[in-house]
Amino acid sequence: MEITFKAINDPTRREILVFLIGGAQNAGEIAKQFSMSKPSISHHLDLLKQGNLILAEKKGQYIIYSLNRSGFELVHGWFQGFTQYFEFPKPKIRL
Amino acid sequence: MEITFKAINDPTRREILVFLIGGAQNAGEIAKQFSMSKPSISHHLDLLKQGNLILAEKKGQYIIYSLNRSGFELVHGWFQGFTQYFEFPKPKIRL
DNA sequence: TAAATATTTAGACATTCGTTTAAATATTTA
DNA sequence: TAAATATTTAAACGAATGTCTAAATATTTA
Repeated sequence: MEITFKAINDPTRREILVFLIGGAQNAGEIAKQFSMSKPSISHHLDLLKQGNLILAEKKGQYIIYSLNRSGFELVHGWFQGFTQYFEFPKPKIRL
Repeated sequence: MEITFKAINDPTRREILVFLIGGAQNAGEIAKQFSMSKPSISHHLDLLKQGNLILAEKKGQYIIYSLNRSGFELVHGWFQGFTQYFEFPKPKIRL
């Protein structure tokens, strides 16, 4: 919980998540999107992984990153209480 | 956007938000819930207000805090892209 | 096996963050 | 108007965060 919110807190990490909506990518391709060193991006990817927001799969010398449902569900679940408070339509999550 | 995510990032601030689901409260009542100085809580309330997650209304010598829809809608909107990616049911927000 | 490529780990450093105590402001009550 | 109550503002400080460069690890290619 704590680490997931922390992971979402940084703007670069949020941009990485949005970028991955377009599909899985390796670390190098992700890093190309940002004017920031590769080690910095690597660190951000690590935090997103810790927050269960992305998955990492090693494919040869590359590491492919993709969005991970579980972190998003955690946050989504936390927000449900407020969603109800404001009378948004009940979400009825399909798992 | 940035300030709203930042506001949500801290565990004490998230607890304050959850506490306010139970209804509006003045600063003193909120502070009582936490083993932390009043100035700290005051600071957290300020950040939540900046993030449009709570509203502050002065009532005599008290300040009444309550949940603010707009900050939650901002975050909810940001998550919609992922919600769709994971094929959650479409939220159809009622404004 | 040596060189090249992909990515991470380690260490350093400035900035931001959360907390505290003390002081200031605003409102109500005696 | 003076004292009490509610809350914030200010200043200080240690801890956490994000970034960088340099070095290490792993894999592929020549």
